[in-house]
Formats: sequence, C-alpha cells, structure tokens
Amino acid sequence: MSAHALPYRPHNHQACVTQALADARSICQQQNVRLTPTRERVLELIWQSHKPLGAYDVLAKLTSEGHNAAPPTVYRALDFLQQQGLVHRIASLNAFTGCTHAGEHHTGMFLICRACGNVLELTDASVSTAIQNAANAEAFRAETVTLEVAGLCPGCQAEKAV
Amino acid sequence: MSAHALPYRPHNHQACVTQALADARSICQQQNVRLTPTRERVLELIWQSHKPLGAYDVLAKLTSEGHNAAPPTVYRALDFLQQQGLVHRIASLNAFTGCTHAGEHHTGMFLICRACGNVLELTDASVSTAIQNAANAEAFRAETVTLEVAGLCPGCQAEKAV
DNA sequence: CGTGCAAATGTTATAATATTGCACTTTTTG
DNA sequence: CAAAAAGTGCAATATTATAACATTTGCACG
Repeated sequence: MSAHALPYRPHNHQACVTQALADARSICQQQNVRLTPTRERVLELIWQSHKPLGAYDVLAKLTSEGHNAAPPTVYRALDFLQQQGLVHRIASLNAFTGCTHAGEHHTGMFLICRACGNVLELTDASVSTAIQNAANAEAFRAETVTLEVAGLCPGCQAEKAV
Repeated sequence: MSAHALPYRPHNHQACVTQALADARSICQQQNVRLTPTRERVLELIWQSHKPLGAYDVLAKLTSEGHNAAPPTVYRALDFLQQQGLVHRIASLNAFTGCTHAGEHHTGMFLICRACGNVLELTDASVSTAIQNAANAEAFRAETVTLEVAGLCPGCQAEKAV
C-alpha cells in the first residue's frame, strides 16, 4: 500500500486549501446561501492546517489582520460553515476543523493525534453500521454521532520509537 | 424481549445510587485510593439521575448543602472519579454521568436522548472492533474513544407519536 | 430606481465552563 | 513523632460560548 493519509505526511497543503475553498463556493452556490468574505476567510483560516483551531484562535488571526471581529463574528461564521457541512466541531477539543468530505452525506469519524495535533476525518461504513445496530438494539433513534478517537498517528509513533 | 433499558423507564433509582456507591467504595479500596467525603458526595450527586450533570450544577448543590465549595473542589473530585472509572465526561454536553460499568475495562458508547436528557451507557464489541479496524487501517494507534450518539430514546419517540 | 424586508454584521456585555497558584490541613509512612 | 504526600480552601483568572440590540448590506418586488 502507499503512504499514510494526507494529514500525516508532508504534502502541498495549499492545494488542500484551494480545493476546500473551491468546494465551498460551489456548495454554497448550489445551496443558494452566501459565502460572504468573513465566512470565506474563516474557512480559509480553519484550513491553514490539519490541526483543529479554536474559535478564539480564529478570532485572533482575524483581528491581527485588521478585521474588526468579536467572538460572535467567529461563532456565527463557524455555525454557518457547520450547517453547510464545511467544517466540523471536535467536541473533545472545543475546536474546529475543515471537512474533508464536503458535500457528501456522512457521519465523520475523527482520528486525533495527541502528539502532533493533526486530525484525519474518515467515513467507515462498518463503523456506522455497528453504531446504528447498537442503537437499534436499545430502540434508540440515533440522529447525530460524535466519534472522536485520540491516539498516535503513524508519524508520531515512529518518532516515539526512536 | 423485556422492556427498555433502565434509564428509559421508571425504576427504583435509589437502588442505582446505592449500588454505585457500594461499587465505588469497593473499587477505591482495591485501588488503595481514598474516596473522601467530598468525592463520595459528588459521586452521589452525579448519580441523582441518569441525566448528566454539569460541574456547576454539582457545585450549586454542594454549596446549597452548606459545603464550602469552589469550582476546583468539584473539578478535582470529578477528575478523581474519572480516573477511577466511576464517572464519565460527556464531551458533547460538557457534563458528567455516573459510570454504569464501573470496574470493567470498557470503551463506553453513550446514547443521549435530546428530549428527556437521559443517557444510556453501552459497551458493544462490534462497535469497538469496527473502530479499531478503521484506525488500524490508517496505521493510527487508538487510545481513547469518545462515542456519543444523540437522538431519541424509546420513551420519547412514543411521546412524539401521540 | 427606490423602498422595504430579510439576512448578515457590529458592538457591548455577560454567561458558562475550566484551570492556575498558593496556603493550609489531613493522612500516611518511615 | 517528623517528614512527605495527598487532599482541600480560596482567590483569581483563563477559556469557550451566547444574549441582546443596533446597524448595515443585499436583493426581490412594485
């Protein structure tokens, strides 16, 4: 098999950003919602790496750029982006990360490296199925799934081994 | 099959509490750690229902009892109880719930009813296996899993149908 | 084209959740 | 008993998130 998943190895990250922004524009146009400059800028900031960013990190970057921003500015933009499926909130970190499956219907599963902080978003049918089955067995109607796995990514396991 | 799981139907909840406290005493003794009065009282408060309680809810109850408590009082007790596997933190709610599998090694899965607020903790081998497999497929070493499913419990589905 | 409504943003304040640091007390241990 | 370790009290503060209301912008419709 080839190398590790993108977040875990060097890559032309600018391409990730460009792609994400292009997807976002296209999705918002399809949905007939407005990707305003603030929203687009927040999305771009979130995409600056594969490490989730806190709302106040985003805020700091905005204000350092001269944008006249307050917390609600950022939270509104993030709420919008979440609704459009362009970013995800990582509950265990109180932070936000760009969605790498924008436009697809999916329940994300997040692999969060506790060493480097990078996050890989996956969709795995057998995981989703198992969760649904477990919920069904209790007659529980599942609506939203939060699945976040913390551990060590391949690269950081290697470092530790040295 | 019999009725729904405990949290979702009327039951003698005092028995839950009593059992939880007895388990806690036994576990702490085995682990040779101290279940001090404050820690025990916090555990008991957490167990007052199957609805997760926020740290500040616990704090309010403590102070209303005349206990001279501040936020660290509660967070320390909760940290201790988590370390001993006696309570779980529900990341998506910023709240805490009593562990119904105390003493067992497990990765919990939580079914959280958005209507009544009750939480059911499950262990499901096929879910755990599927998650491990998905992580392994990315060469990711999984350590801790946060799995929280929001939706409607059986009782609240029925109410809605009326 | 303008006017009026809805969506988005600006602004101030505050709520809710969580941690730090230090002093002091209690428990354990040698 | 003395020293070390664990636990607690307490004040301050950090971090995350929302409420409330004024203002501006985009856009459909007359």
